[in-house]
Amino acid sequence: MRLTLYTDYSLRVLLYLANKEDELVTISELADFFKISRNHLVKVVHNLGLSGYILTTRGRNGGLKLARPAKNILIGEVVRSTEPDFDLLECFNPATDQCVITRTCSLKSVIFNAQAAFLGELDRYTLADMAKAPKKVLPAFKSIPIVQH
Amino acid sequence: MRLTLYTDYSLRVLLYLANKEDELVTISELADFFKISRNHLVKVVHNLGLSGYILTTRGRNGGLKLARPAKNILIGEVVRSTEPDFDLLECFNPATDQCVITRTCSLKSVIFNAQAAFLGELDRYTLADMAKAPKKVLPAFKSIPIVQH
DNA sequence: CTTAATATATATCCTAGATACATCTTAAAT
DNA sequence: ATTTAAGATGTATCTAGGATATATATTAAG
Repeated sequence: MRLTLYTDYSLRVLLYLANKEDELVTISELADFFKISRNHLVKVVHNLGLSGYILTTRGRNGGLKLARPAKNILIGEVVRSTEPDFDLLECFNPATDQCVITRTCSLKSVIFNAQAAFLGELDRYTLADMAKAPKKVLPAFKSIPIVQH
Repeated sequence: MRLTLYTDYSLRVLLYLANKEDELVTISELADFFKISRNHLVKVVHNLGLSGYILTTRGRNGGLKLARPAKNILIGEVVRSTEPDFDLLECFNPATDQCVITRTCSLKSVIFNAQAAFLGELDRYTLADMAKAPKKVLPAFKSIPIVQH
């Protein structure tokens, strides 16, 4: 279970912009700060623009800033728009589903509800929550209770 | 956001075994029924055995069956043990984390809590729930509210 | 009209998931 | 004892997609 690095970068960019309030920030500044490939960030920024999260101005003295107040941007909303898909099981995509028990299987709805719980939890927080109170909004989480092999 | 096909297959196998009660089932039978590569299923079954979910008997008249009652097997538990990792963000794996804001960033805990909500939701259901009442345990879920590009 | 910035398209690298194949081990049936 | 049907195990290959690089176009301030 993973999110793409793409989503990760998108969140970092938005977080940075939220901290800068309305200042214009350039992609180069972001690349330097995060030590991330500028080329990769270009795509991230471009799509954040298409999704309406940021405003970009070209040319000299151009740059990026949030298109809306950070407190109106839900974390879940960002993740929904940056992840390429949410096909947790084969049956989640009817166009490609080949599973022979889809018709009667109830796993789909269980997993779907879990996904909804995941996104719902993310929707409890805004970008402003993340920007303003680093490591304070939430109780520290315990060590990961996941058993792996 | 995805689970691996591997996890998907694991759940299907367990579901099948749960429906067969204590009957012995062969890998070939599973491969035929699900129309899945037998070779791939071999690995899935092998690991389900290692994880203690199933008992396997070799040789003629051999086969698989659940190692414990289906009602004692939580869906979340299965997913936790079949997914190779849960590294939703780069910072989730301290060994490889390169993110420069990990120290102060609160995104990690938010995403972590969402993941906990995901697995927690799955832990509300057992394999027996899935096997016994196909498409009845849960309210039908609405069309997916995810905005994609 | 130059320059510094973003916009956009294309191409390549690389990892890991999905799959195939070959061999070994076990144990029941004869 | 031998055969045979089953799982166990290791290795190899295919392939998609995520990550990255490169090149060029476009914009607008100065």
